[in-house]
Amino acid sequence: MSLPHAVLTSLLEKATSGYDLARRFDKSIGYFWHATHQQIYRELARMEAAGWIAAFVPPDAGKTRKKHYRVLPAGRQELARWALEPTAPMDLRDAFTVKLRADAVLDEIDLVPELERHLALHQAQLAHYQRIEAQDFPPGQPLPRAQAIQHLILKRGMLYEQAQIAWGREMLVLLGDQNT
Amino acid sequence: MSLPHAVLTSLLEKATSGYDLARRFDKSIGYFWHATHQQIYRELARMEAAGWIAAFVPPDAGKTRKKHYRVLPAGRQELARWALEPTAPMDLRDAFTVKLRADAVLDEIDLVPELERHLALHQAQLAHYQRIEAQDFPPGQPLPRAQAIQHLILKRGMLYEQAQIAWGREMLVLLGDQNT
DNA sequence: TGCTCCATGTAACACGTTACATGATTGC
DNA sequence: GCAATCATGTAACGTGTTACATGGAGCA
Repeated sequence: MSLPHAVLTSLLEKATSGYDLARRFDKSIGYFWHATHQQIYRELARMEAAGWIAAFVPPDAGKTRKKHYRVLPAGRQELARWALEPTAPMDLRDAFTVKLRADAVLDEIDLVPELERHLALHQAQLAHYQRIEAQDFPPGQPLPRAQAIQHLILKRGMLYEQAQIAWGREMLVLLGDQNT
Repeated sequence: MSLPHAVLTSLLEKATSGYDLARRFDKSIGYFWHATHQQIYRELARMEAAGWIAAFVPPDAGKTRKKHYRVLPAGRQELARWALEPTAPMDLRDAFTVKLRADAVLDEIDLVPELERHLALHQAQLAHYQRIEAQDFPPGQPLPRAQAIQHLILKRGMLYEQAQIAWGREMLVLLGDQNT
C-alpha cells in the first residue's frame, strides 16, 4: 500500500491538482509507480479525510473547479514513518515471460513479433530517459544531494531498459533461429 | 489478466494440485508472476467452470482431499490465443524508489539500513538463481528449444538481480557519503 | 496427546481498471 | 459553433491480500 505515499511525495515535490498528478503519474514518478487518475482522485479524497493533505484554490483557478493540494504536517510525518518501515522488494508480474514459458511448453506459437514490439518499446523508453538526462543532468557538475538521488533513480531506469534490450536481442536470436 | 494463463502454463508443465501450484508460485514461475494460494484456488475454480481444465483424483490420493488438474483442449487453445495477443510490458510498482524520492524531498530520513536489507535480498536471490543454473543447466551442452528458453528466462532473472545489486551499491555510496 | 505439514477452501476487504458523466475553457 | 483539452468525479467490476476455518496424515 504505497500509492498514498507516492502521491504525498509527488505533492511535496510540487503542490498541485489531481489532474496534474495524474499526468505526472504518466511520466516521472509513474515510471516506477503506476496509477490511473481514478486511483489518484480516490486517494486524494481519503488523504484529505485523514488530515494528511488539504485542498486550496490556486491563484490561477479563475472560474474553474481546479483544486490544489498541499501536504499537512501529519502527511509529512506519515511519509517519513513509512519510509523507515521495511517494505518488500517489488514483485514482478511480467506477462511476456509467462508467454515465453507457454511457448516452451506449447511449442506451436511464434513470439517473435511480440518480442520485437517489446524491444521497440524498451528502446523508446531508453531514448526518452536519455533525453531527460541530457536536459536535466548535464555532465560535469557536482549535484546537490536531492538532485544526485534523482539522477541515480533515472540511471536505474536506463539500466533496466538496457538490460531488457540486451536480453531481448539474445532471446530474439534463439526464437528466430529455431523458427526458420 | 494473465494469472489464469500463468496457471495454465504451469499445469501444462506438470498437472498437479492447487496446493502444489501455490508452492510453485513461491518459486519457479512465481519469480516473474506472483500469486497467493487463494488466488490460485479461485482461478482453478473459474477455469474448471469455463471448461479450460478438469479435476481428477490422482493415483496417490489415498483418503486425502487432493485433486489434480489437467488442461483441456479449450484451455490449451486459450493459452495459445493469449500468447499471440499483444500485452503491455510490465508496469513497475517499486516502493523503494518511492522512498528514495521521498528522501530526496524530505531530507530527514536514513534509508541506508533499508537499502542494505534490499541489497542482501537481491544477493540471496541471485545466489539462488545461480544454484538453479548449476543444477539444471550444466555448461557446454546444446539444449533443446524448450530448455534453452527456460535457461534464458533464468538468465534474465540473474541479469535483473545483478543490475539491482550494482545500482544499489552506487546508491549506498551516495546515501552513505552524505550521511556522515 | 499435541505439533507440524498437507490440502482445500470462505469471507471480507483493499486496491486497480474500465466505462461513463459532467461541465468549463481554449483554439480554430 | 465545434472539437480538443482541462478538470473532477461516480459506478461497477475485477484482481489481490489478509484473516480465518476445516480436517486428515505423520510423527514424537
